Amino acid sequence: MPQLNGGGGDDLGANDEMISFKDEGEQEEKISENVSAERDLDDVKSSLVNESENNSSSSDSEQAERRPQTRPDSESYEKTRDYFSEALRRQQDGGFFKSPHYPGYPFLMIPDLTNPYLSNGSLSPSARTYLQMKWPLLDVPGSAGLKDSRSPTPGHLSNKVPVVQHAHHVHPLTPLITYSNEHFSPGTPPSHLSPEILDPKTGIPRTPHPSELSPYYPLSPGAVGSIAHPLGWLMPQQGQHMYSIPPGGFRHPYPALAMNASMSSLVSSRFSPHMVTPPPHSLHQTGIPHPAIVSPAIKQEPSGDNISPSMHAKSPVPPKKEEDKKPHIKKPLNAFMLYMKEMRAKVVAECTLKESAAINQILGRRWHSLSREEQAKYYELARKERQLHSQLYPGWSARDNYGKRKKRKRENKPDSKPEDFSIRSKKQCVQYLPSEKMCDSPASSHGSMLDSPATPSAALASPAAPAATHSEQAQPLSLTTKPEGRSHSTTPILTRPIPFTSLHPPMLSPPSPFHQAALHSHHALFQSQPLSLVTKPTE
DNA sequence: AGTCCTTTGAAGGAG
DNA sequence: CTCCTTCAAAGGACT
Repeated sequence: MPQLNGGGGDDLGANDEMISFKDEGEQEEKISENVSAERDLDDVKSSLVNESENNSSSSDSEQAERRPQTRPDSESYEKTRDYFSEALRRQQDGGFFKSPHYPGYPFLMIPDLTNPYLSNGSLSPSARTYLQMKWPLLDVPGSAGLKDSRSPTPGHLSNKVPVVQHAHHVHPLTPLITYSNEHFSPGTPPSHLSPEILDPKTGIPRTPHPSELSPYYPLSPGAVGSIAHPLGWLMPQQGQHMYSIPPGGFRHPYPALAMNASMSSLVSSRFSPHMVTPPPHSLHQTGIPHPAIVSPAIKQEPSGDNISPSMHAKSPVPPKKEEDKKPHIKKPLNAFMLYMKEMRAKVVAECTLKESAAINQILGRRWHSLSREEQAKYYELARKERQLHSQLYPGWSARDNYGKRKKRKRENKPDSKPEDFSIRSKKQCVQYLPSEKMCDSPASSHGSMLDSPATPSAALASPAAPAATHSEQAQPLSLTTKPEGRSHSTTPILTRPIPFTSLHPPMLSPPSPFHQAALHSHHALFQSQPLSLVTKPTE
């Protein structure tokens, strides 16, 4: 189970997870990539919008302007959102993902205090928030936004931040949001940035061992506990994700758990304060409560909703008794899921579409458009997620959740043929993304990874491997022509490139000669793959 | 109310 | 080892 660090550090052993796409040196490419990505989005959006909202193809801006019309009742919100969206766009285009420095990532990861494994299963979009070393321009009154009994009315921050959250409860700026001035004024480095951290158990400041400092989870439990939820303002709709933080800072809920700083910070980031007083039912076998443990009751909890922190304070725990059943421990989120959580809001904000299926398609394409390092960021996060998860639930198996979810309709796969697809409800994937449309975007008529000219795959081709890139572009990647949804029977073989990490595990360092060599073989491997979309015979 | 849709990735069982 | 299946998130759409 826990394939804990075999020595390579805290890796969970998932070294097979890196999709290499582009050479990171090419900033121009990136820029154009972004542009193309936007274009892709536009394309998709247009098609999607056309389909779902009968909006003639229009540019983003146009749509953005129209949005208010779409939702006249939330004009101010829209404006605000647009404003921030724009800000976000600028930030991102301006370098959010373009830091010249790769090692260690140019971001500061601010794990949020919400519970990623909560009933609604959300790893708060902000859970993995990367902040530029330079504090973002926007300072969000975090604590104020925290809808907990102690927090002041969020009203005063409505001017700055859309208190009215998106459908997905994620603010477009989520990834850029910083702590409130109150707690982290740009001029006053957040406590968590201080090399001195509080001992999770004693609360006594200590100097962490260098090796304990995770670039991704810089927050020490103590430090985290001493601050208000940085993203609380956007959490309200996250419902159970919003919790007030004990004034005294929140103690590490897993004293018995041996973790390195990175781990502990991760943990702390995932356990809401209310978990400090763990519900009996969610106690892990080790006596450790974990948010991932979701009692059926909680799970049913209407996501969303407005379970105020105060409510949590009252009954931080769901009905314990009722659920003798085995608590539902959710799977750790994978890289893409993490990415989705983070980017969904942005996509939603940029697109009038709200349907997750459509959004996810866009996200899927964007995912492929991400540069290597960008993806690495998420892979690393996911790896840590798994690592933490495995440590928390040594005996847990993904299999445990089988059948706990609604039945996968895939069941009828056997009888479902491509034809069924046409029979199905109008709401088919086709509707979301017409094949043509789908392919002209990131997939650029060849596959998701082939995207636009500035596609990652193109960029992937390091100067040393241009040809390889070309070949890769010819690959049928994630060709979204699956007639029947995700039917595996028609799943294209080799829909994705072989994880780069499978070639070079770490994948968190700049492309080295080795990387390039690996890329070469990688691409060569690809080249050897069938170029045509191969589907498995549907039995 | 429950499912489907859609995406990628991880995990584990089956062959 | 490969293939297949399930689940993870999300929320509108559908049954």
